Amino acid sequence: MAKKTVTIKDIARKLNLHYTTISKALKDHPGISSATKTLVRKTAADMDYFPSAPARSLKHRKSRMIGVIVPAISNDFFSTVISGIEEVAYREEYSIIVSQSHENVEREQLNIRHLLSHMVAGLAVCISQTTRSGSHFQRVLSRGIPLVFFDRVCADVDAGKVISDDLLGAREVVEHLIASGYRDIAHLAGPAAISVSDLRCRGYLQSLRRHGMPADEAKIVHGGFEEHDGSAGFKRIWRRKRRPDAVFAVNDLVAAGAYLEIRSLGLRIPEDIALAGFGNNRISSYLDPPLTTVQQSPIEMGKKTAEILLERIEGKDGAATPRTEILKPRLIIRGST
Amino acid sequence: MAKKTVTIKDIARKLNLHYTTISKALKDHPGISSATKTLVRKTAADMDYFPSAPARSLKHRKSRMIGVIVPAISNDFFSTVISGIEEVAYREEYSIIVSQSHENVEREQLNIRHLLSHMVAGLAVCISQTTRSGSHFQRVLSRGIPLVFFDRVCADVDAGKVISDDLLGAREVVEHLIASGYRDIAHLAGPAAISVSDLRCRGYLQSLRRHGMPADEAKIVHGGFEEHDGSAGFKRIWRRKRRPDAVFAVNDLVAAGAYLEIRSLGLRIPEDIALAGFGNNRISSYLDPPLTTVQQSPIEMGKKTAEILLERIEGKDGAATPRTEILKPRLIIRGST
DNA sequence: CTGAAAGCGCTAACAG
DNA sequence: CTGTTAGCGCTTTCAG
Repeated sequence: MAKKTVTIKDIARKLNLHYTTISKALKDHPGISSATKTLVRKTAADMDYFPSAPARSLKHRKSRMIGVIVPAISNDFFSTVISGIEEVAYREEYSIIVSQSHENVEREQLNIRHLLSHMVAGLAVCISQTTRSGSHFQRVLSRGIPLVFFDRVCADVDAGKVISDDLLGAREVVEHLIASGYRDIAHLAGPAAISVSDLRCRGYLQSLRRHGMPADEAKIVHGGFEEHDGSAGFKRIWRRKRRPDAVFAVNDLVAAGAYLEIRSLGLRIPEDIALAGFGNNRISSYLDPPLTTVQQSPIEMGKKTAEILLERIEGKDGAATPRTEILKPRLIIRGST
Repeated sequence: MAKKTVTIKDIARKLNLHYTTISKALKDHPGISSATKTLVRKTAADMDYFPSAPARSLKHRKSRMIGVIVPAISNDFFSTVISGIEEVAYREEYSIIVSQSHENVEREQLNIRHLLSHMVAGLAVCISQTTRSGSHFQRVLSRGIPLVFFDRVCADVDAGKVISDDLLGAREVVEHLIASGYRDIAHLAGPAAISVSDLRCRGYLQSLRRHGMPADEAKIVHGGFEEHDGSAGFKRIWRRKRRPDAVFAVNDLVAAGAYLEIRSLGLRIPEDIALAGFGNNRISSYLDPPLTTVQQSPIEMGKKTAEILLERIEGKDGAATPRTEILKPRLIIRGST
């Protein structure tokens, strides 16, 4: 058993041709009679031949795989981005090899090593929360491997970037809250060191200032991106002397955590406290009232990431300055505000 | 620029040794002085050497990658399973290469070809809804590549299998509904050809029969696995002359779709209609009242899948009959019933 | 138009 | 203990 894989040599033997001729015929090399070309192609198909990717990778010093690193594959947003990347990669006959950093720089660095050892043609990365320096990414670039960040980017690395307009999205939410008459808006912020949460926080502050409202750290609670951060964060906010009349959370999961806490305190939304999130996660439409939030485009983000990456891999962009693509967010107003 | 990757030859040159000596030293081959071993290892680390995966794959005719095929990466359940697979694979120094079938057999077959061309060491697959025959999987096995199905399995293929006890889970839900006094329980079923939905449907029917309740197709509406299937399905059910007092949906997403429809009809849960799902998706706890459902263990499923696969890859199971692992589900009773 | 030779980076069997 | 040789499957350059 364990049927041998068929190689160009097997085809050559069968056809009494040299195996290099087969190689050329299969890739439509000029200087092979079209008669043999068709013959070879037919036989190859009959024998269920497919080329060995490792052999090609070894020869070219580059595989047709693109490496993807995310903090966690099971995260809704990231898995959707990955799906978009796969979609485009598949179309261009690339495969994706996926790894997770678990928000840990050391693991991120190891992932990079593994991916480089596989000779990936390019790298799509969403950095971990603990990533401070971009030196491990510089090393990737200095090896000539194209790199594109998505969602969370490394500011000091000169790579491609695909992000949502988080600043704008946050401003739109907060403008909407202000327009709706809320006057004391708190913010459940994410980690200050992450581009995404930093921008959302800055958008929040900008909008407050623009309307002459006090914009200070007293109204901000920093936490993570998870549900429990929302519950814990809201608890802290509600304990303060001066309670807000609205809360803007860094994402929908955090908002959902706050929602649970608000419910268990017996408060009404939006009468006692308005609530807004970010990301338009599926749960946001199931809260009662449904959550005002900002629509992101994870699929688009994945596709754009792959497209930019493949452009650079195939060298079609003339080694231009790495592109930065900013996806427009869309405010979704629902009952929670 | 584009720094060259360092190979064992580079190390050899630097140390005035033959490159095969380097190879042996690095893999702790007996018959190399421990002095050179340490020297080589140190130099390798200094030069930031890492082995070329394609070269090793070519030599061994087998890579350290495992191929994963799912219907859709962005699906909550699947992405969590993948995360579990990655977790175990990472521990054993394997990488995963992920592709999606989009519920399409042809694409599934193509994915398999691509993965085989990459010389994956093993394959973890959740089959598509349109997969009827398992011949493309037989071809994988006949090449000696270990294969493990998870969640949705191909009955006629003699591969490893990791599934939830869907029959039991469905029975527990329905028993619970009956015990709670519901007497006319409808079922929003999934595709009849898929093992998962078939088993849940059979569990449902078994429980009805066991309690002397009429168990017939009249109470079943077949659909897909998505939210809109739930809305559409519930609409059809509610149009019938005899309306049920409870609905059991094939999964939480379908239940959520039904939930929306129920709400828009102004019905109360569970007074007018009880609702139960399957899977313990995050949304289930946010419905109001929260959804009674069945806890599955996608992470566990992924880990087990990878473990069985790696056992077979490393040949530790003595080529025993492929294992089937059945994960116990757990009933979660909440306000919707 | 087809064949021959070399080499990508690594491993394994065999010599020295 | 270290070196030599050969070859994994494929592409590329150069001969025939």
